[in-house]
Amino acid sequence: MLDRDLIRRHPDTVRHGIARKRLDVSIVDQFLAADEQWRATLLELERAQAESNRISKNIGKLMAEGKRDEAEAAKAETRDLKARIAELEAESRTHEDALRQIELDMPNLPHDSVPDGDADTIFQVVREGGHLRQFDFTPAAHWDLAERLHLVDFARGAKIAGSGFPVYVGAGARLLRAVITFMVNFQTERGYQEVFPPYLVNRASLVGTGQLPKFEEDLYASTDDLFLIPTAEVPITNLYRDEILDADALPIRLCGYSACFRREAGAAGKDTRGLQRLHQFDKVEMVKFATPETSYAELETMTDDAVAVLEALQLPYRVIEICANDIGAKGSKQYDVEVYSPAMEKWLEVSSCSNFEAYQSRRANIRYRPEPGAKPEFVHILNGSALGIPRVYSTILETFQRADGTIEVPAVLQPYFGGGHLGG
RNA sequence: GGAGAGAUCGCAUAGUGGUCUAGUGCGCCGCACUCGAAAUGCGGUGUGGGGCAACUCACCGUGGGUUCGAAUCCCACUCUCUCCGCCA
Repeated sequence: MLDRDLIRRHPDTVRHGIARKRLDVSIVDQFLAADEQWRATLLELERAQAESNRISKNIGKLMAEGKRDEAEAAKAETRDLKARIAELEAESRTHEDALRQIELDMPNLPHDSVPDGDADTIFQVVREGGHLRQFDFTPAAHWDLAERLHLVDFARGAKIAGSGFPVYVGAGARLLRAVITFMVNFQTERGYQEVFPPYLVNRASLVGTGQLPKFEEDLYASTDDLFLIPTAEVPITNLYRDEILDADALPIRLCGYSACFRREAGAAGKDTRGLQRLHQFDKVEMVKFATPETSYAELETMTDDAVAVLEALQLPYRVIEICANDIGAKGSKQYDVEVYSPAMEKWLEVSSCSNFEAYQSRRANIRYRPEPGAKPEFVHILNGSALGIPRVYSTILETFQRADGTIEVPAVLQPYFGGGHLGG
């Protein structure tokens, strides 16, 4: 959601930003029209309510003075007014709902620092690190390694749940837990407070972070109007929904592990081999609540925090800045962190770090008080993966495989895994 | 799952149909007193919307209803607490 006053006063600024994202700018005019209608109706409604309040208050006074006849006369007077108010209330609500719907669909604007893209350019590489390993044998793909060493049972996962629900077994399960614990501890030591959230959330939470109302078909729904979380971003960000935060507490830096559930509707068949794209997967997520003054600096350090995990694991990576035409609707600025798969010979996204500015905080109503006694302002909210685990996991298998078929466990994971290698 | 109690302006409480545009205490802010502090006194102190000034509307867990008028009465729901049952 954007600031209503910004859209009213500077519609061209909003149109320009939406155009940079290559999204439909006509939503601005839809907003302005709906807003006009709503405000006109509201004005009329409030006039009628003020009149009604005045009369009712007077009736009370007349009753107290014992002037029953005059009171009865006043009651009769309000009959038409009452009907009119009911009418206007309904009308106003209709207009407000329409406005709200448009507002929830309105994308965020890209930050000035975000480069424009074009049909061929959707990102810029801003940083690279590590060395691509040179193999003196042909590296096997992670799904072959996983099967050969009995780390992941894809077939039985498909049997008990469906494709995209891998079962990690034996040393494979142990390695998964090692990676999760390593990542959470790693970020906790870098100043994030750990959160272990619920895996189901209500509708209001998903509206708060922007998954609803637009993307309901991407979510697994449960009974009781609860949904399985597609990312820990949802529960963690919504921890402070409808709250006013203490300015002294900012920035708040949280991280948490969760399983993530995505229907991936429409993505079937594309890059789904092995652990690349799953319906259930594990991820450690970072969420920050910051003042507008510091949010862009926080985005840089958050991205560094994601990168640091790969450095610790000694995996080659690159950081790309997403151009305006490919940033998600919610974000103002976005960096993706990618890791290199030597067997598939391509870069895999393992983190996406975004500053949403006040887009989510307006939806979720999360504010802070800049000064004691000052009016509350919306906080800036950021999030990023630290990291998406299956692609890191698969890259570890591929990158650290040896000619004899075993796999070396990265040094930082060994204390968690309790051993130096897989297989053999 | 069953029975009961509760949800009021940061906290605690009052309020059971008409100056409640919600009282009081604590906390907080300002001022006075003081060398300073404490104590004391006085004043102020919620959120959101529209106008963006005067002003006005809404909000007493949420949503409906009754009424000229609802924090107050009725219905449904949510959450919290107590007890019982069940259970990892």
